Order: sequence, then structure tokens, then C-alpha cells
Amino acid sequence: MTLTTRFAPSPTGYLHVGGARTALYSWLYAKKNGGDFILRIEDTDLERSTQASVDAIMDGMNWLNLDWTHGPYFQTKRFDRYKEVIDQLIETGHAYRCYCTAEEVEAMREEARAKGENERYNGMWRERTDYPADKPYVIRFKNPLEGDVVIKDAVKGEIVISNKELDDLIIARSDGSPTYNLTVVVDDWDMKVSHVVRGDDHVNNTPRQINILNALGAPLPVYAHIPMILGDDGKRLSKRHGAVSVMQYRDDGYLPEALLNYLVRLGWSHGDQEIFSREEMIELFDLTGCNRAPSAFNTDKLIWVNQHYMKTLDPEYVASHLAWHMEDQGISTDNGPALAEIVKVQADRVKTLKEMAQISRYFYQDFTEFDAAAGKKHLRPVAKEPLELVKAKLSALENWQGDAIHEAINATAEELELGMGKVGMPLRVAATGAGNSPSLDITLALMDKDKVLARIDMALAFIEERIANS
RNA sequence: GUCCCUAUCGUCUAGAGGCCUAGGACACCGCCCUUUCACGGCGGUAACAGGGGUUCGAAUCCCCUUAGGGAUGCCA
Repeated sequence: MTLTTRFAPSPTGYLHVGGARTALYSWLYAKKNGGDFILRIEDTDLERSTQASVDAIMDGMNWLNLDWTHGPYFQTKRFDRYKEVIDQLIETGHAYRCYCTAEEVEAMREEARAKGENERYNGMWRERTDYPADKPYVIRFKNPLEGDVVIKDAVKGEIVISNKELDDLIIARSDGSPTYNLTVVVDDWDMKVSHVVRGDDHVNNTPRQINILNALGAPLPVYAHIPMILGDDGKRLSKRHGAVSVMQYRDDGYLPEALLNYLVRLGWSHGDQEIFSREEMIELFDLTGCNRAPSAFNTDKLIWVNQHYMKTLDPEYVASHLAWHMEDQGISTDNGPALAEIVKVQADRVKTLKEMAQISRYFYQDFTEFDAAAGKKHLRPVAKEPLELVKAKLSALENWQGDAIHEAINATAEELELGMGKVGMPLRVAATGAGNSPSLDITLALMDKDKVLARIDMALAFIEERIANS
């Protein structure tokens, strides 16, 4: 039998990092075992589900390149099937109508709480058949009264919950629509899901689902509940923590490989290994290696992973992602060096692609003024002579290449008996407009010679102006 | 309130009774490299929540406490 996992988000918001990690683990486990991975949209809550959220979730999955073999399935398209199962449950005596009002249920809860018991519905309609006419009712599942439910969780171990803690949950609302605990059970059964990998906020639902599965005579899947992800501050992840949406990480300049690698290591490990290629993750991942405690998201480490991938992945590939950021920042790259060259020289000086785009602007666009601090510090009257000399040497160059440029700068410093910094820094500010850049010879070689010479003239004019104003 | 889960450096984690005077990574701090910013190299600070057991021996097993998280919805 094929091993099957699924990712089943409800479309009530974007794909956040917690969901993404759950999806990743499910996906990994299926891939590892040559199984199927299903994407199912749990949209039975008509009030809160939106198409925009469905799109956002798919965008996130696509950006992370987590592909599914089946789906997306939508629960709203399967209402007939759920109705069928609910009727079956009623016929077999596993479910019944409940005419309680909200007030009555609330009273039961308070009563239970007053007695120091778990708040639960008391089952007052379990055996009644004196149904009032024209009154709204819900369908409740007849949960076993005695015994324990044992969950053999692949990551948490054995969890035992007494049926006494469980009440008869609602499986169909008064408008007839099915609820989560029913739909998830039916779907996992129908879709032959063999391994349910989900957040551990669902452990409490699991015994109820197992009871329904048993009532249906359906096989039990293997459950694997993975802990939640906490924010930087150790508190539950929320919008307050900033970038929790997967797509926000794209916008902020992270590579999908970096997010995936960071996420796979958050709550799972393979010895001391930190870096995992997609293939390695698939090969090495295992549910039993998952941690049982929640973990806090740490952006600093994500940044480190991101830089690692910017430096080591194929520059052409990284460039394809950089192109997105260039466009996002309105920088046309039609005229200038190939983006892969930018990646090669900038990768180890930035944390994100967004930053890479920002600091590479001068390769593609002219600037009208120098960075204030850098200009003030390096474009001073003393810089006039070295700039003029280096300009002369550069303009005399026939082959505009790194080593020749390097020679020209060296020669200038030697001739004027100056340190490299006295020549290099003014030239750097002149050519790039700012105080930092990759190594000068490489930077200049990536730019047009004429453009460099023109910018040196601009710097010279800037210095002249300062002299005139002093 | 009740039930469930969890607990190793600031963070992610290694550790499945002796290999642990607790290892790695990120961050942080020094030093080196250096024409800028970085990268890199070397070194350092830093943890088994507390208390009881079990055992010749416990970070590892058991119990209690404490702390965090989750559930307790006609949300998923």
C-alpha cells in the first residue's frame, strides 16, 4: 500500500512558517518513502474561508517548491459525502440529534466546572427520541462512555486519554453542514491517508477522531504531532512578530532553500549537521527524530543559512531570485553586468537578496549625489591629486580588466607615495557613490570604463566645489 | 477549573545509564587577515528548571513541584 501524507490547512490566512514546516515534514516523509502527498483545503468554515487565502497558501507552497501529488481537494465540494457518513452514523446508532440551546450547553459547562470536572456536554439527548417539531438541532457523535483512547504518536509516543474526558461532539451544525472533526476523519479515510502529520494543537482532537474512525470501522492512520513554533520572544507566533508569512520571507530577500533548511532544522536534527540539500532532507528526515518540545523561531540563524545559500548555490540560480528583487525595487538590469556576476561579488557581504539588490544599484543606475558621510570623508581636497592621476592611468588602459585596473591603482599609490586607502577610498566613492563595495578592481571591471571615468569627473567636480566653498 | 503535552548554553540542537570535567550551530566577545563593507581563520563566555527517589553510577529511568504550551467552539 502506498504511504500517503497530507497537508490540510484551512484557508483563513496566509501560509505561515508553522504551517510551512508542517507541510515540509509531511512532504518530506512522503517523498522519502516514495509515497503520495495530498493538499487538501479545509474550508468548511464558510464564514472565515476566503479564495484569497487559498491563493496565498498555494503561492507559499509553490515558492517553497513543495509539490503535491493529489489535490487540491476542497471540503466544500464533498458535502454530499459527509452527509452520507453522518446518516450512516445515525443509522448505526453512533450519532443522534441534539436540540439543546446554547444557553443549556453553557449551563452544563458551568455546572461541570463548579464540580471541578472538565467542561463538557452531558449527553442529555443521547437516548431521547421525543424530537420537537420545527426546532433547530445539531448532530452529535455518540462518544464511548468508558475506557481509554490510546494514541500511538510517532513523535510524542503513547498518549492515553480517558473517554470520560470527552463529550459528544457536534459533527453537523444546525444548518446541516459538517464540522472539522467529522470531515477530517472522512477525508483521511477516503483519501487513504496513512500518516497524519500535523501540529500538536491537534492532539486533543485525535481521540475523538479515533473514536469516530472506530465507529465507522475505518483503519487508523499513524499520527505524528509536531510541536508548535514560537516567536523570537518565545511566545506563540503571531502577526506581532513581524514576518510570519512565508511570502513575507520572499519579500524580505530569503531564498526558499534557506527557509526550508532553517525550518527542517527547527524541531528536527540529524546529529550536528546544519546544512541539508533538498535531496539530503528527503533521505535523512524521519518522524522519530522530531523534537517533542516547541521551538522558537530565530531570525539570526535564518540569516546565516540564507547567506550560506547565496554563497554556495549556483550564481545563475541565485540571480534568478535576485532578478525578482531588482524588479521589485524598480532597478532595470538591461544595461550593466550579468546578475550572476553581482551574486558572485556581493553574496558574502549581504544578508539577504533584498539587501543585495539595494547595494548593487550603482551597477545599473547613475546617481546624482554621493553618500553624504562617504563623500564628506573621502572626497576631500587631498583626494584631488590621486583621483586625477588614477583617472589618467585608467583611461589609458586598453584592456579593461581586473588585474590591469589593480595595477593602475597600485601604481598611483606608489607614485604619490600614498597608502592604498588614500587612493582606493576616493576612487570607490567616486565610482559607486558609497563608502563600501566589493573589491575595487572587480567592481570597476564590472562597470563600463566610460562610466567610471565620468563618475571620477563627477567626484572631481564635487571636490572643486568644496574647495570653492571653503 | 479540568485534561493533554513539554522542559540541555540567549536561540536551534547532540545526548536514548557509564564515551559528558555535557558536543555542534547561530548570536555575542576577543585576536588574525584586510584599500572599504564583508567573507574567512583561530580562540572565548555561556546550559542539563528545582526537589526527591531507583542505581555501583543519571542530562538520560520514576515521582512531586515549578514554568511554558495546547485543548476545553454549531473554528480548523
